[in-house]
Amino acid sequence: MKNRKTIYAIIALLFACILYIYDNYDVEEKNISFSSNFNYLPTSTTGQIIHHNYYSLSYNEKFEQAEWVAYELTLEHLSNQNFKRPYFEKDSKVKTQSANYKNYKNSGYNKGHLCPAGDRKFSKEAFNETFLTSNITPQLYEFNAGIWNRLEQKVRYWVQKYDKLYVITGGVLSKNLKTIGSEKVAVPTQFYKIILDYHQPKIKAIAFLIPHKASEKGLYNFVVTIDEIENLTGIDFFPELPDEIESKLEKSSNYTNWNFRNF
DNA sequence: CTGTCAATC
DNA sequence: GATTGACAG
Repeated sequence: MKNRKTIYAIIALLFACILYIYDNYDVEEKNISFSSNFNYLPTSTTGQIIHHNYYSLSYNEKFEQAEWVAYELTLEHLSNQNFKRPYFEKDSKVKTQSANYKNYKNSGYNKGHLCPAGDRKFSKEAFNETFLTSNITPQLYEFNAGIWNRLEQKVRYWVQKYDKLYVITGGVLSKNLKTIGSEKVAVPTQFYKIILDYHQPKIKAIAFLIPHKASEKGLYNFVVTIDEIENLTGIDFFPELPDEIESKLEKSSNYTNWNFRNF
């Protein structure tokens, strides 16, 4: 009788353990794959993170531009509406004052959007919000209208396939960059873009690092690891992902899960 | 799409 | 400075 009770107790205990493990496994899966309020924002090296209605950024006063701009892009955001381009304004939320657009005048560089206007065409308000000087960086025309534009279009193409993406973009702000204008807006020599597809069961990411010059090369030639961009910028991307997933994601430069079509 | 510039009020 | 339209990759 004693033995039987012991065996029952052990069985009950095992059952409880299995339930416990199963339950936790389930919870973890849910947190990783289905949480709707996943915080995708990178860390800030400057402590000046600004949230607009339709994108966020971390402003770096020394370089007079954002070190990153981050936003969510969904299928519903894509639109064929056309809005008139407004003038660029200073970002009133930047305490240290974002650069005046006149710095770009006759500089030889264009005002390149970090959060593209084309990704915020679902409303006039969202579209206009991208025309803040905290959201631009000096770019060569041939670069901006060329390979960089191709990358932005590729992101819009991927959204149609993958439904919802997190996009993080910036110039690499390193020492001794050339500057333009009286406020000395720095001209990055490379730009990066990181895209996260936060879908179950396979979270995937891809990162691009593109030299600031015209190029006719295929975009896949510029795929790098997120770790490489972190090393260059000192920014920690996706710090809120579970460490195991983050580390695996960020050391990979495998892009076979991303459809490049003809590129 | 990505942008600039000139003309006009 | 605001608006409109032409232009270029």
